[in-house]
Amino acid sequence: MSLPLSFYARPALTVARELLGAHLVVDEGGWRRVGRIVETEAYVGEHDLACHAAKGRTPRTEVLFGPPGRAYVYLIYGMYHCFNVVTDVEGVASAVLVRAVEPVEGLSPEARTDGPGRLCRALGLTLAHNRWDLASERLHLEAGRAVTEVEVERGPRIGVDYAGEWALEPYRLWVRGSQHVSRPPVRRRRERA
DNA sequence: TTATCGATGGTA
DNA sequence: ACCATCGATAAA
Repeated sequence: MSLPLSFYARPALTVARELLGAHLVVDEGGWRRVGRIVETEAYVGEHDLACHAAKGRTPRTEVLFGPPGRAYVYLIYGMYHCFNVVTDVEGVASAVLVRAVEPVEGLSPEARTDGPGRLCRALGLTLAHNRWDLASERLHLEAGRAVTEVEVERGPRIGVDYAGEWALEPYRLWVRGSQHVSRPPVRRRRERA
């Protein structure tokens, strides 16, 4: 069962929290792949200088200003893609970047799905999916194994140093202890056999 | 282990 | 010119 529109029609930070544990489903080409979300980042609106919408309405950012529950996918550094979920009410240009998932179905357990670029590569998400309605059969989210409050860890967003003070806001959320988070907070010691 | 560097193309 | 990244390589 797909998550309802009401799930997305909330502030980005709330959605970023609630997306932890949810399943991202891409079912195309006779191949269903599912990842459980373990890391997200909230981009809260036009006033958020880290948010692409801070540049105003452009062909690229238009989807952010539109209704919630749509995909915002963009190309970064010419070779990777980043997948976002558009949040909040129409007119509020906010979104949640999915930064990491853990393989659940249709992917090798060894597949690298840590990092926004790697997870898009693993799931086959490209610009072709930009602006898709997330109620789609082929691309949507479902409830997954829930993440409890004590498992939620927070910190500053990655790679947004250009955003000044906004780069310091703790809008990055991840599942404590997950082996699939893109940048673990503490360098854990090398596992021993 | 951390640090640096460059690939590569849409967007403005 | 810039970039919500990644992987290869170098340095330590």
